[in-house]
Amino acid sequence: MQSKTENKTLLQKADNFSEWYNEILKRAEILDVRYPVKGVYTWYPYGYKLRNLTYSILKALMDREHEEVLFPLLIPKDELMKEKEHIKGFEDEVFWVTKGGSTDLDIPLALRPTSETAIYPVFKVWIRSHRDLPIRIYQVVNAFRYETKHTRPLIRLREITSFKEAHTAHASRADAEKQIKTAIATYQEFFDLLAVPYIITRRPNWDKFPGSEYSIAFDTLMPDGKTMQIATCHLLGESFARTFDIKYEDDDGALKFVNQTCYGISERCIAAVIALHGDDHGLVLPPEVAPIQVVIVPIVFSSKGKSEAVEKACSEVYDGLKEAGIRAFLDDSDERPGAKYYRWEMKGVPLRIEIGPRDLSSNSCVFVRRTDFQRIPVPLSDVVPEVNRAIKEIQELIHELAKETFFANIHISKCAIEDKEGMDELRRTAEHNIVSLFLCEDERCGADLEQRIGVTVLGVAINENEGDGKCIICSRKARRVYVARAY
RNA sequence: GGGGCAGUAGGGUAGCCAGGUUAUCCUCGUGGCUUUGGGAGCCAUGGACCCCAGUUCGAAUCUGGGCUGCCCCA
Repeated sequence: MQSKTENKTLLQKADNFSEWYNEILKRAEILDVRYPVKGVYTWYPYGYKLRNLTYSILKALMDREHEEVLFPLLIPKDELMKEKEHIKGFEDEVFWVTKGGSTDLDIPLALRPTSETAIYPVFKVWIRSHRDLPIRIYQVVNAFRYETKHTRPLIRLREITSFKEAHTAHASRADAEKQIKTAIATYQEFFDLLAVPYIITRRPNWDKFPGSEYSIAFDTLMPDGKTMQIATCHLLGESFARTFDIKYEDDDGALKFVNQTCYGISERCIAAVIALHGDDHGLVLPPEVAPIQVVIVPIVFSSKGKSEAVEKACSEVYDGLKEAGIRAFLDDSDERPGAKYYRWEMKGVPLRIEIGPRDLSSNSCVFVRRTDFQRIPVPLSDVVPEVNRAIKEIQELIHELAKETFFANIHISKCAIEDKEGMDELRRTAEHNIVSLFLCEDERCGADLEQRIGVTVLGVAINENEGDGKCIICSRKARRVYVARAY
C-alpha cells in the first residue's frame, strides 16, 4: 500500500481545484475512491488516522457535557414517517431495506439518513420527570443518503461515515436556546483547532432543517470560490416532542413537552482541512490533527561509514520526541532522502527534521517547516522544546493564512436591483466570493436573487448587529445576509 | 431533472469504425547489483480488455441491459 510517490509533477491547486482535490486524496492516501458503489469510499490507514485524530478532538469537546451513545442504523418505516415535515425533507433520499433473505419485510427498514426518528422514540421512554432533564447525548455513526446529484469524496456522499450528531432535550425553550448557543461556541472551538475559518448564519426559513424551528449553519469557503456547509445546529422546539409524545412531569405535577435541539458535523470538516490548507506540494495538516507531526529523515552514506552515528542520533531524537508526547516518525526506509521529502510533504507532515553527518559535526539538525520550507538549524540538545515551539507556530501560521484568504473573499455589496451594471458585477463577484447584501425574509425575493445572480442564500449572520437596510429585490426592510455559490 | 462522453495491468495510452493468440509507456509491483544532503541507475521479471446477456466458428471490438466515472445545461 505504501507505494513510492506515484507522480512527480506538482499539482495545480489554483487552476483546477477539483482535479487537485481528487489527486490529493489518492496520493496522500486519505481515501481510495475505487469502490464499485456510487458515493461510497474507503478510508486508507493514513486518512483514517487523520479522521480519528480530528474526531477525538471533537469527541473531547462533546464529552464536556454530553454522553456518547450508539443508536441503531435501522429505522422502521412507520417511525421515520411520523414527522411530516421532517420526512418531506428526506423521503427522496432514503435507502430502504425491504427484504430479509428472500422474504419481504412487513415493515420496511430505512438506513438512517439522520437519527431523530431512531432516537426520539427512545427519549419518550427515557424521559419521565424534569429530573431526567436535560438530556445531552451524541454519537458518531455512518448515515446513508441516496444522493442523485454527483457525489464527491468526503463532501457529497451516499454513506456518510463520520456523522457526529448530538441530540438534547430540555424542560424549557430557553434552556434549548441556551444549548444552541453552547453548541455554536463548541463548534467554533473545534473549527479554530482545525484552523478552518467560517461564517455562522441563521439559514433562511425555506432552507432550515426539516422539522426544526430554525437552523444555524457554519460555512467555509473552498478554493474554487464555493462555500461548503460544515456544521449545523437546529432548534427543534416542541415539534418532534409532540410527534413522538416526549413529555415530562414538571415540579408542579403538570405534563409538558420537552424542548429539543440537535446539531451535527460530518467528514466535511476533514474535506475543509484538506482543501483549505493544502498547496501544490500536497496536504498541509495543522499539527493538532496531523497523524505524524514530525518526520525524521536520516541522511545516510553507507559507503562512508558514518551511518551508525547518524542512525544513533536519529533514534535518540525520535525517542525524545515520543517521550514528550509528540507524534513523531523516523523514516529509516531505503529510499533516498529526496524521495522521502516529497512523500511526507504530500502527506502534509508539518515539520521535518533532517540529520546527516554534516549536522552531527556541529551537534545539530535541520528543521524544515511544511508551510514555507524554511530551513532552521537546531542544536540536538534543544530538539524537544524547539519542536514544541515550531508546531505551535506552524499551527498558528496555517490558521492565519486560512483566515486571511477567507476574509479577503467576503465582499460587502450596496447594490440595488435597478442598477444593471452593479448586478452584473455582483454576479461576477459571487462566482468566487461570499457576498454580503440586504435581503428581506420573503422566500420569493430569495429565489429571485438566487436565480438572478446564481447563488444560494446562506442566511443572516448571527452576532452581527448592523442595522436594517433595504432588500436588494423589493426594497422593503431587510437585514444583511450572506450569499455565495454553494456546494 | 435533461443531454453528451467514457470504462483496457497500480497509473497512463493505442487497438474498436472494418471481429481472428493484443500492444505500448510509466514516476506501478517483484528480484538482483550499484547508490543515498531534493523524486537514483542498470538488468531481469510480473500484471489488464467493467459486469451480464445476445450475435458469431470466434468478441476488448458489434447489439442490448446494468454498474461506475467524467463533462455540459437546468
